[in-house]
Amino acid sequence: MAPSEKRKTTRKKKDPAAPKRSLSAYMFFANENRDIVRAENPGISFGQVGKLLGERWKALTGDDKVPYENKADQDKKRYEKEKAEYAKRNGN
DNA sequence: AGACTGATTGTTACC
DNA sequence: GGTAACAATCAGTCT
Repeated sequence: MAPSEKRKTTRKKKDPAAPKRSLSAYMFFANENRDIVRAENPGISFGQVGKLLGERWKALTGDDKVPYENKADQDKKRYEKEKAEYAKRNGN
């Protein structure tokens, strides 16, 4: 059930070529928020920014996440290539 | 065919 | 260098 109950940091890779995956919309969103959130909260610690970011992230509606999702979609394709070579390397 | 899981991605800040 | 909340992901794997 729990899709992510044990989130061990510094996870390990099990694949040989480890094509990695793609970024998440949050990654792109965070890229823009990191400087914005921090700009509105000068001197706040990660605990505040991190949480605040998550709240704001959802504060937006699907339409607001569009720009982020759009990038996420691109990154996905990026990963596609990785997996393509990865599978090739393995099947090679 | 459907379900699951795990691994990964990036940010900040501090020791 | 590594960790920790925050969120999405979603591709590959398995029966």
